Amino acid sequence: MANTTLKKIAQVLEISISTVSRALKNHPDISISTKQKVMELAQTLEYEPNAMAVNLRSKNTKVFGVLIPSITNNFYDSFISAVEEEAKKSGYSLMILQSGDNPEVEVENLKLYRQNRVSGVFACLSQETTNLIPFQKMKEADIPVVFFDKVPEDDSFNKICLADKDAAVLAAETLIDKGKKNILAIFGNDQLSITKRRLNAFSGYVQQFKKVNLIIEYASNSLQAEEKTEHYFQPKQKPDAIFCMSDEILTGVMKTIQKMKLQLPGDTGVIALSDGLYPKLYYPEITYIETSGYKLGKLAFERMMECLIGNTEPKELFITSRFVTGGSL
Amino acid sequence: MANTTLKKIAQVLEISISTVSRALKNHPDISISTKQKVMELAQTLEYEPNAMAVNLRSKNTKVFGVLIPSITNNFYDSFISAVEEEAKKSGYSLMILQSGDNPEVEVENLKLYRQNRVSGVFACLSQETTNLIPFQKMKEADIPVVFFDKVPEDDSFNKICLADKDAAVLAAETLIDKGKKNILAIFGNDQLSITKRRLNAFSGYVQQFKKVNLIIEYASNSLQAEEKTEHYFQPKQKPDAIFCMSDEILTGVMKTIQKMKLQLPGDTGVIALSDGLYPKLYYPEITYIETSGYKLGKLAFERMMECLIGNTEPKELFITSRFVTGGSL
DNA sequence: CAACTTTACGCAATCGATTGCGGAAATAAT
DNA sequence: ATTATTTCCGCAATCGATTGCGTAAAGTTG
Repeated sequence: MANTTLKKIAQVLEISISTVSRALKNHPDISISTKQKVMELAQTLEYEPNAMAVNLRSKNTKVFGVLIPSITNNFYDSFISAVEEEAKKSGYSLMILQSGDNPEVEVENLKLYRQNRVSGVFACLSQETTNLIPFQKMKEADIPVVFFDKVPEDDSFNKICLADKDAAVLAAETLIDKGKKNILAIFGNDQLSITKRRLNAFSGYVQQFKKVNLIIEYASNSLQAEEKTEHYFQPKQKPDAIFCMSDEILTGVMKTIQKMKLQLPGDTGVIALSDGLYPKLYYPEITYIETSGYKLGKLAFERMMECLIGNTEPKELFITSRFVTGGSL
Repeated sequence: MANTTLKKIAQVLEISISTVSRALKNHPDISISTKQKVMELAQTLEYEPNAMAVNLRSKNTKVFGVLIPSITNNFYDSFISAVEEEAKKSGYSLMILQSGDNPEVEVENLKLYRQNRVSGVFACLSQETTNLIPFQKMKEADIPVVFFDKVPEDDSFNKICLADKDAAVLAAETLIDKGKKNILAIFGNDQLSITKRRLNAFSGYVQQFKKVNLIIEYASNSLQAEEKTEHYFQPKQKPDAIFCMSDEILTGVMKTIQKMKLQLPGDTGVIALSDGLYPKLYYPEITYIETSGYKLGKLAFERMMECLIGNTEPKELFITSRFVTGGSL
């Protein structure tokens, strides 16, 4: 069965296409009897309006682009999940494209978004992105861009971020309050601004306390975190707490903790900044400061809708952190 | 800057729209000088063809629908990731919609796919889906449907599945070969056909060995798996191996193992059917039979492309399992 | 009954890109 | 010089849905 169109319905009923269109939209100009006939036939022929035709005419695709480094990442998934939920409510769908952390692919994807005339783009930058002009051009083409998580420094963009500083300080505060004196803090790739923000906030707070010994390390993946942790847990000197900047770090740290058969919270303590999935996998569950992709998504969506009604002047918004108690401290 | 169209270019150069269109497509009918002028202007005006107009005319959207219960699931992510990679190569994009395991939402989503005239749909059924007519109708509307993972029983559909039986038997074999005599096997929701298949294959194999004691349990989520495991690890009787039907079960089991401070592989052994992400989080890493969403995606995509060139007669394909050695056995 | 209003529908343009066909102008062949 | 070919380009229809405007027929009013 080929696709049903207004034309087909019109031909069968021997009326005009416009009448069919109006009948289906319950337009007052159309008589009740005609409406009934049209709706009935539309039902049996399983008419579904052709979205492309509708969008072409209305110049509104009802599609948002979501540009992320990779979809196989719990944090982005939560984000997408939140955005999809909201989008559905407003009749939007998502066009999700992965950059694979490759700036060239990123540009290709933006091109696709333009060709598809998406109503807006949610973008999380790849680690290597330096050239923001392609994003600038989206805005010039009247396609609002809302950055999230990995956002550009530039103030001319809309940005939705985790309250990194607050979260890091909250973690530091917690450790100090618990009386930790020998803290191993592991951060991610030190080139990333997210690392810098978290690092500065965390170490800034801890260093106020002269009696606390703070070891700072970097690990750009889980395996490195594993190794660094092992390195600092030698007989002579055992940190009494480990701070993990991210889920990736956390999983590495925890592997070493299991390997060395360290008991939490007896032998050492662990606290992390996390989306919340991984901390729940361990026993005891890890105490963490929630950096929620889900909440980020909700807020980003709100901002996007604001942009669509004209409030496009750039804003930087933050989602606040939440302290979640596990048993690892 | 409003969007550039062929019309705009045509007006500026004072030539016809058709000429512009042909020039951009390097049509032999157009003179080189005209082509140059057109291409140049298109470049500066940043012309991007309107996908909706193109698709409307060509009746080909170059979009695949991906219908899954939830995007926040590592298995589906791997699947999507694979499909997206392949799709991109062929110029397709994805329209991903979540059903939330709700059949009504599923139907809504199918409607959206029809309205958008997607070229095909990859579908993983929700747990509650019983009515397959909406899917049947997609096929009647010439939209091929390739089911994956949670597939209908019905033979009239295209299905790409994990080789559940092989995988379960492989796990069973491994346990027997290792000389395990007291096996706790935890399965998911016993209403699901995937559970039945894995259960039958696993227990069928193990029960050949009279001397082996097999305990079968069901857990429909991670927490239940945690509790069931704890229940069976009492002083009097400790299983010497645990089989986990899925990642969800595995994470529950591992939590109890950590809680009870059981050492792997000394105190007991663990083997799982898994996508591979979670097994790597633990130390020792868990031995598992790989049920790869990624491979599933690649195969599903292949099948979809087959359908698009006309080979739509239903097929059921399987991806083979791979044994991955960890240190948990 | 004439004038006016309402009812119910169709015509045609539009969104943007593509393409078969026809044709003017330039070039080649006879 | 006349006919035959190329070369190069435009007209107009098409994809499917929407909508302003026009209008015939029916109904209403004085």
